Amino acid sequence: MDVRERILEAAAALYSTVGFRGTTTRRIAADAGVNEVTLFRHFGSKEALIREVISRGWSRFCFEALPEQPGDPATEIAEWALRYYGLHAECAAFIRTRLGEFQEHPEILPTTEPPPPARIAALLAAYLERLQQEGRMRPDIRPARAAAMLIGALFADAITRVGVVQMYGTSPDEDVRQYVQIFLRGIGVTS
Amino acid sequence: MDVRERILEAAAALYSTVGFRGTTTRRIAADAGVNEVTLFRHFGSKEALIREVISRGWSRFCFEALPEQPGDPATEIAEWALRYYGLHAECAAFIRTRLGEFQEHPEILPTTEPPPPARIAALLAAYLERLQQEGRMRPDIRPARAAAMLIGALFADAITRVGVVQMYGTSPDEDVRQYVQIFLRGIGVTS
DNA sequence: CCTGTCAGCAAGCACCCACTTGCATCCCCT
DNA sequence: AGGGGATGCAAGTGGGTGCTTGCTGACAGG
Repeated sequence: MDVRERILEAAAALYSTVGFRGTTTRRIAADAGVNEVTLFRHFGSKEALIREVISRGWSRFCFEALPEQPGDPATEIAEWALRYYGLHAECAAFIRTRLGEFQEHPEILPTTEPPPPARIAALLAAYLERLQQEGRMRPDIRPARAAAMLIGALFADAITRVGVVQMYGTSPDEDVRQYVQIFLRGIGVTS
Repeated sequence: MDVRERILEAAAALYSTVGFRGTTTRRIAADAGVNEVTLFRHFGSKEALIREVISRGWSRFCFEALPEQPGDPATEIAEWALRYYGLHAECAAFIRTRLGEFQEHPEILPTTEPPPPARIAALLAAYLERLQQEGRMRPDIRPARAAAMLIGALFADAITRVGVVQMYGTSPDEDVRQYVQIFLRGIGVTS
């Protein structure tokens, strides 16, 4: 593999577990099997390196929208939620450290505005809005709020599951499906 | 105020924003208006100090149970949820850093087992179970799962709101009430 | 065959870190 | 009035940090 790639990968793994301060240039170099100097020759500084690591981390969260024309909400939302959950569970360590450091290093931000989480929520909210316009969802519920709720539940589960196992069931898959089920009944969508 | 208390308070504030590595003994001493040596004389080491800070942080999350005998679930759960939300929003910074570091410093753990989050979820789950036994909640839903969902939604909102404002409404209070409303309808509780 | 690029290696720089020591100072308690 | 415990101050220790410099060899392209 390319040297530059090896460095980025090692740095990403380190960052996810020990954060910015814990990710020392010496450890990155050692983990990547590369001389420490090489790292500076490629990226200039540690901060620039980590900035690229984080930017790459964020870029994984590009998410496809839900169907433009809602068909069967139960399966469409369930599948979307499972994808959302899987992606976030996979990157849970990265998200946790990023969440803990975003106020300390606000200068390292995704170039996109609004940030990925808000954009993903907006996708679901737009879908719900269409559902509502077609009269298939209770009119007294704000789509954005409902979306925030379901996404919040998925997000919290994906991110805390490894740490607080006792709170959850044994099968993330079944849990997610139940969340969606409760959610759909809650917003008055009958399938 | 007591010197020891001033140190603990400064350390807690620092830890919440910059984490373990960022919380240097020099900064703690400066913020507390105390000589750096005093800090070591009181706590022995930085690790011991932070351990106490974290232990105190956790101890705030002792939470009263819901009513033993469910009356009106809508108001009882809503008020409980609002308290849960308020407490977590207040300690959001602490929780975020803790969440990002718990796998790096697992030795610093709350002395209670299971950890506070799981215990709080258990309180809600127990309440739902009673509701279910009385036939006031759908029987095909696992109380623990439902509890995890609502708490997850509240948790994610409380913790990410300051960072991803665009995702949420302007009033946390109304958002929480709507979450509860959707939740209750979703699990088949009619008020 | 020469030249330019890339990487390794050894050494070092200035700085910050947690933590220690020795001594002066204060102030409360008896 | 005196003694003891808590605090401040100055200085320093060893180690880790980001980053730099100068030199080496490998290797590909003209």
